[in-house]
Amino acid sequence: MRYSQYFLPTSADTPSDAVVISHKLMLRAGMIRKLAAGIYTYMPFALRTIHKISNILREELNRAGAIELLMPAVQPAELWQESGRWSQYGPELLRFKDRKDGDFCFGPTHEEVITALVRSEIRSYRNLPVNLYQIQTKFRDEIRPRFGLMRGREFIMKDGYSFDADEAGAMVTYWKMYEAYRRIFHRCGLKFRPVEADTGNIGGSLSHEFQVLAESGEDALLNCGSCDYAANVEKASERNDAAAPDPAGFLPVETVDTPGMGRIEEVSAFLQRPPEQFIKMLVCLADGTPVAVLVRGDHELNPVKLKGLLGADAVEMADDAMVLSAAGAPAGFVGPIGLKGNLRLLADHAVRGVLNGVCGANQADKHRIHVNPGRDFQAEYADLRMARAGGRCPKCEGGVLEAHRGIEVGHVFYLGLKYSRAMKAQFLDAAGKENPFVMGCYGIGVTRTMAAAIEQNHDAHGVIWPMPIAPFHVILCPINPKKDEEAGRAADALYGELTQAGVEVLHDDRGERAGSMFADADLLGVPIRVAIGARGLKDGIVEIKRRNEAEPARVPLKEAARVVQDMIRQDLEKYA
RNA sequence: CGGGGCGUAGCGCAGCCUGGUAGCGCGCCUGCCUUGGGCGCAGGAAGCCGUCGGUUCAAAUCCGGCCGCCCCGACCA
Repeated sequence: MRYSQYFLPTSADTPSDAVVISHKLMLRAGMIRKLAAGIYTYMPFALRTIHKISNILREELNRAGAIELLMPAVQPAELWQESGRWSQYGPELLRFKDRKDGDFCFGPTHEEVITALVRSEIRSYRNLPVNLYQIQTKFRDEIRPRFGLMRGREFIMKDGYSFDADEAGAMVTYWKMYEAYRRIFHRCGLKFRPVEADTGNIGGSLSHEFQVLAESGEDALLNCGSCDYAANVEKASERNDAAAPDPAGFLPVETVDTPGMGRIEEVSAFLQRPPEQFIKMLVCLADGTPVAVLVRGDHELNPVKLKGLLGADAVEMADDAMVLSAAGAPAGFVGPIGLKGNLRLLADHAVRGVLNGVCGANQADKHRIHVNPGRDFQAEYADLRMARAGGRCPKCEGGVLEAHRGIEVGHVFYLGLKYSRAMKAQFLDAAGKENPFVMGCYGIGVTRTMAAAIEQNHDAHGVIWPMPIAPFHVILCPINPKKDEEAGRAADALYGELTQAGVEVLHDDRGERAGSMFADADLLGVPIRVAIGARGLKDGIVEIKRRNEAEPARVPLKEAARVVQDMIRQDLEKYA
């Protein structure tokens, strides 16, 4: 591609409303332009990367036995009413009416459409499993779109859905997709990590997110330094083996005055006892019903775990008035001893290990000391706390958890029967009996992957594309070609030669000064830059520089095409 | 949806408090000059000051409504 014939407007300065680096660089590099909040035009340069990512997706998914189709973006409300999500989904679902006043939405996801399709087409176990995917524009009316393509409203997504005859088959499919995802992100040239994820409102037990590792990532991850355990903090656990202490050490409970001290730090300082010795009681509302939850004083409740345990749609902290009415004591002084009978009491595993602990006394300005779980109260124990870096790995002996940040670019999800049951999508098994399909769903944010690639691969000057998803392999920079005809001729010849060989070349024939050209080359992040100028040509030399290296290689002009092709091949093989 | 902020030339911003001729840098156009890391000089085009209304002799500036956008929070495959 000749730059002078292309549509690639770059800019030296950053629009003020961009916060994250991928957004800034994509604007400066002429990759995207905003049309409305969270809605962007993908400019030609960006579209090339979108196509490259899409093609890697197709190759790997097809290899794994999935089949591409394309469903409508606009969906009728009836389907969503069948699954129950028309009322559940909330304002994030963009709804509208057609001219006949019928309700429709712009699809944020396609479980309903695909389930209806498979329901009407597949009757027999003989035709299972099927695994279908599409690459399509989605719309989610995000509460707060931000960070450019990282959290847009309109975005391109690969979404896939599998249908199996039984759970065992669905598991096979699930892990096949998991492996395909590993290959996909590896082939994109990204540093990533699959992590265990919360299954959210869908329930079920099996879900993994594929996280591109980047400091700017919105998701906090924990992984074991010794084994392959890795999870989103929402899901992550620490080892839960706190043993109940020996009752021989139990001291009698006492009530002490703690005037005005409702916070752990205050009471801890006042009583000279460390927060680990505290039993913190929180009152939460699970779909409106109060429950009491105990965590150790130095721990945090993980609301996602609580929500999952209770099977609730929403969990929130009770306000002070609710605490008072549910527990009978002011917030800050509630405790597990002598609770109102009907209040359910849950506790994190770590609470079991507290010996002679401190907790609220269920009356204002008083705490109890020498409180011992088991002797002084009974609770339902579960994993309810936030895991932390430095915590012990739940999976291996001796491993310690480390913290990272990531950008969620893919998600594989075991759905089970949720949609097939709700929508009566059934097949006949070998015994002639009707069964609901066992489903899985698998998403990859294509445009988000592009943004994540930039978040992970950039420097002060611009993007540094991994070769497999770079919009071009090479950028050709003839120095002063209008004056120096030899440079111009050599560049044109090399351009022709490389293009013939199938190399994707951006030929910067704009006649810009060297400084501007190099600055743009760095900004655009094309992996290989070839500079052709009088300085080298007098010795028959051109300079070939990788974007991620500081020094160029000086290569005879005659060999330039071959050297460039070798470099590209090397890079691509690394990610094959 | 709660809190905060911003809308002035394509982009980044000043001007607003204290009402009276709309300005700077970048970019763009012309010419000369220069040419290996965003050259220099000279000339030029370009703005219904988001929008509607109010106050005033006079509004970018003061007041109110609306719209849009951004940031923080809650939410989210």
